[in-house]
Amino acid sequence: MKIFNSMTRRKEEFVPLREGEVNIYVCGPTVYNYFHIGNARPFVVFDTFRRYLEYRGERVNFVQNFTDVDDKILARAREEKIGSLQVGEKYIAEYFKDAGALGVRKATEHPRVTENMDEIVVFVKTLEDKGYAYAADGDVYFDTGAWESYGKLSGQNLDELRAGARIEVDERKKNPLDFALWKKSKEGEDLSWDSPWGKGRPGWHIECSAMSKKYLGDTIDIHAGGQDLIFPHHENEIAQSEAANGVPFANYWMHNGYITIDKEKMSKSRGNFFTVRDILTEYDGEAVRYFLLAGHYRSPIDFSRDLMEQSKSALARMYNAKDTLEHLVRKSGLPFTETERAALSGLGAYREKFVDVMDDDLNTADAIAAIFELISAVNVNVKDGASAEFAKGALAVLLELANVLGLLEQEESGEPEDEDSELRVLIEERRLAREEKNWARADEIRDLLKEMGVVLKDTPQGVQIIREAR
RNA sequence: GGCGACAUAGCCAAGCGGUAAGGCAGAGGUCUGCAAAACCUUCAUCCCCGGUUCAAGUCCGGGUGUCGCCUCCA
Repeated sequence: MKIFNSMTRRKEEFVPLREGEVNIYVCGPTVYNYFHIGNARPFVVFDTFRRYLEYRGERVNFVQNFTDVDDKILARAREEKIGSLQVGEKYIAEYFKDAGALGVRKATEHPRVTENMDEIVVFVKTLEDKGYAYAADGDVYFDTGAWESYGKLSGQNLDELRAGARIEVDERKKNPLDFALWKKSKEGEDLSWDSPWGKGRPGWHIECSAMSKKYLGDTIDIHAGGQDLIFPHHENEIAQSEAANGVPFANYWMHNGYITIDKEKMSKSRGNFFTVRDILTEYDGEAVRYFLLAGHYRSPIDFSRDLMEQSKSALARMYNAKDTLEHLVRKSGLPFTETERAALSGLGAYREKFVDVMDDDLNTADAIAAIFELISAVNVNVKDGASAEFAKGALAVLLELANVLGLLEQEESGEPEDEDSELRVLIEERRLAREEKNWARADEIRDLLKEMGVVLKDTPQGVQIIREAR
């Protein structure tokens, strides 16, 4: 497949270091709060990328870190009057809840900074020993002047960066762009570790270099994250890792585009952000996932209620198709026809399209289109009823493709198993009312059920329960 | 100032030189006791101006506009 490599700014054929195996490192969240819709994008996008690679038969080692030592976490700990470690614990747990709701699978490894301190200290020491870092009063800085290719990912050179820099000049730095590898402990901070430079904690950038090395090796296949991490975070990671290891850090760099709110960048500092936790009170996580995959991952997207409504409706169309097929699988008594057999084998064309477009730099928008085209083709066959065999075959293809995108993974709403459930009793009563052409009573029951969140659809194969779109 | 992205129908969005995918919304129809879902029909010449080409949303140049990075941020 081809992926767009931010380093070369071109689509390139993706060739992993070892055939059949892919090592990916994705920058994870700083766990001081619930994550927002902007954070959610890389989680969903790269989870989808991983699913697709696995669908294509690759073994994927997918590492996503938790930054659980950071200024914001320390500040949060003081606010909440609890330990910094507890802040991290809490929001890591919340991360898994929200990520789960979005259909984001757990990474193969979720390393935490606090659990990899030995590796981080060794990494910093290596840089110091090699002359790429210098200590100053308990802090340790990376010497950007000593690393000639600094700026190669962001396309900036040191002079230009210097000219535009709005960084406060720190007297102890040799160069304004030098960044902290290790920070000396300050008064009131409850997290610190011993090091050759005294008590302190790691800077932000070093963790990813150290954990990527530990879990995936010196050179990895793909390093991914949001576009805003290109500078300085990823630039700094490259400098650290390549200076320390002496080999290329990552062969491919993937960056997702931003999410804006009313065409303005969303950010924690601007305060115009929606946490996923908030959005989930109103919309199903899967609708959020659909929204995030409806466009190409590198394009900027604007988040709004209107677009969530559109996503919700589109997803409902997918679920209607799935539910109808599942209903037919269970209830249809129709024979499997030659026409159906031909139609079924024709569905392979949609799988081919799906694979083609996903191979082209993860074009999920086109992949979704392929699924809708499949659905249309299936619906045409199903509109006057279809055999259980046909439904089963069509359903298999539909789920195969949708599940690669992490969609249609929810179970059929179905009929309640419990014979005595209120729902079942009401449905039976309505069935009898309809037989007697007592439309008033039948509609009354239907309205009642609707209030309970249950929508009924009358089909030749009997009543079908439609899930409520959220 | 340096670096970069984007501009396609009411909305979202794909398209990577060969005559505009898909979804949402809307209109008309079929089916239905009525609905719902589904099906059928309908709904664009791609920001502007030049150029290259037999052929250009698609390549090149110039505009205009929007957004982003250069500072913690996905």
